[in-house]
Amino acid sequence: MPTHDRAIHRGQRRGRLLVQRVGAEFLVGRLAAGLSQRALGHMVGVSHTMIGRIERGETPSLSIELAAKIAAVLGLELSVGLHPAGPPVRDRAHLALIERMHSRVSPAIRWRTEVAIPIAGDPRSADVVITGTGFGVLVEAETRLFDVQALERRIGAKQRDLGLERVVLLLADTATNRRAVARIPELARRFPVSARACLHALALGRDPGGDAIVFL
DNA sequence: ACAAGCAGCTGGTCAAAATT
DNA sequence: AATTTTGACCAGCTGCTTGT
Repeated sequence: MPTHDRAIHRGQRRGRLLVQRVGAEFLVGRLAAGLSQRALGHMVGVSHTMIGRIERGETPSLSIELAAKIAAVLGLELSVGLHPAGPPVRDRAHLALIERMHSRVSPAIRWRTEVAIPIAGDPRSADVVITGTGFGVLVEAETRLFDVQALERRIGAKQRDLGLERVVLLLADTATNRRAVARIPELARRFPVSARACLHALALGRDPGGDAIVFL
């Protein structure tokens, strides 16, 4: 099964679990409020049948708006948020970017993609881990750069948890990405090795000697 | 006091209509 | 065509009234 299918199924299972959980909480809240399904349904504008189905977790398409309305009537507040829970589904451009880098690296060094963080229950993974004699490099690839500083923090945590000496921030060579990097002068100190020197070393199967930003 | 009858309310099921 | 939502209907439960 392709990666995106697995992610979709994971999301589907999560959605069903949340619908069942919130339904059970609505039931408890409704009983605590002393309301019947009909009364609650009347207040939020749906039939008592719908209320019953929602409470039993039988409405996989329960809208956030309706759930928030029910919660509000019951004196509750619905809270919805997003949290990191695994690698996002990568698109073709992202895979192509990684492949461009792969083609520049010596076949003598080990190239592994989607390397899981070796912490139980940790859903994160590294895009690529390069391992040569006496050095290891974390490669994180981005086709479109949004928040450089958040990315830097994320990479730093991965580098620490994977126990790797080096980091290569691999970016698609676009004007937007170059501008985003140019806006943060501190990045030059954080990634002191030039792209040319880094690629040259890796092509020879050697340690790049430091962290680098590579546009490809 | 107690049983029977009744009304009202509840939650579940199902066919049909509405929506996507 | 598939899915969602609705209203009608049903069975079960509870509380009130009435007759014994």
